[in-house]
Amino acid sequence: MTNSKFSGSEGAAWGKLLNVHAAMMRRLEEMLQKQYQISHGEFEVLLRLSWANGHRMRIRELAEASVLTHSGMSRLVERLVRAGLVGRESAAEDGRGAYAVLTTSGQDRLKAAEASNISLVKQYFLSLYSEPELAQMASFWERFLESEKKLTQAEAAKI
Amino acid sequence: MTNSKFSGSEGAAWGKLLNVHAAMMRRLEEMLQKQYQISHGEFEVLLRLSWANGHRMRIRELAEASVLTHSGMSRLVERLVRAGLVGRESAAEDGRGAYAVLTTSGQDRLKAAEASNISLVKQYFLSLYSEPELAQMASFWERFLESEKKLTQAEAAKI
DNA sequence: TATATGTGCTTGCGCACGCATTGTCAATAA
DNA sequence: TTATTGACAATGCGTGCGCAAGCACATATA
Repeated sequence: MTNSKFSGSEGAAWGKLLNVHAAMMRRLEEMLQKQYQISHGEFEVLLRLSWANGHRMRIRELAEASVLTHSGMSRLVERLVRAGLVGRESAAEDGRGAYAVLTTSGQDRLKAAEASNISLVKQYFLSLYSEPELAQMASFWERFLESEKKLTQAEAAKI
Repeated sequence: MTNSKFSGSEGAAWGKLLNVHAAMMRRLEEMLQKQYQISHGEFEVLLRLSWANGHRMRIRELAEASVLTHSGMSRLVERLVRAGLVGRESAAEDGRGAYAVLTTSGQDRLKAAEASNISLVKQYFLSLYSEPELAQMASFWERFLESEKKLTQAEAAKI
């Protein structure tokens, strides 16, 4: 059983990570909302669509790749459709399914928002660190995500 | 002007940070909700109160220390009051103000939840890293938070 | 003191979310 | 073929949030 107290570095490594995340998300969300009238969640969906084959993904795929449930994603896509950034197409190969497809307007909006996003992250976060430091950070995260993946798989197998 | 593309380490250092945060928060929130019937936000408020002098803080202080607005914090405290974890006292020195005060029941619940929280963070995250690595992470975050503090102050001065 | 302005908290409203349910269709088995 | 089971997306409902407005009180100004 792990002790129920953090050591000094432990508390800082975890606690301050929360603060860093909160501060950056505040800045990003404010910028995306003010300049591009989209939330960070909507931005991420547009981004994923832009990466996808044919700029299209199923609602289910989008939901699984995000924090949202199916219903949340269904409504998020609906908002993007209303905003003209995404089109909805029912799936030819599966009558139940629906695709979200990036529109030209969506591509344009995303392109601009993505540039601002990257620029903001660089300006406030990345610029504070050297290239080797960033590589080390990345390797820290990679270690966690690998471990997390194994644990999730083990849990799934149990059920 | 910073380039509108991430270098390899840059994209990973930032993008995977988001994934790490999301994965940990999912685990923490699930545990807190299932075992202690509180959200992570509520947990943080209880924690802050336990640190505070006399186990009491003003609603405004709590809001400023968190992600929430005043109105959001007003309602969060209301929920904690209904759950019996926190009491509400109007401020003697300022007729407008109100204190949230940790109750005995709140202290007990917090104590248990905090132990579980720490244990979970250690188990899934901290245990993956050596003490020097954690110290380095902490120093990375410290660097960001210092920079962020200065920038926020500069912005505030401008307005 | 009297008036104007500011501050702390609460509340009405609208929005986004999750959960549970429903309708539609696909895949499998009898 | 027909029935069963499961999967995908949409929707009713409840909840938590931010914004803006309101109320009560404090502070500054004349």
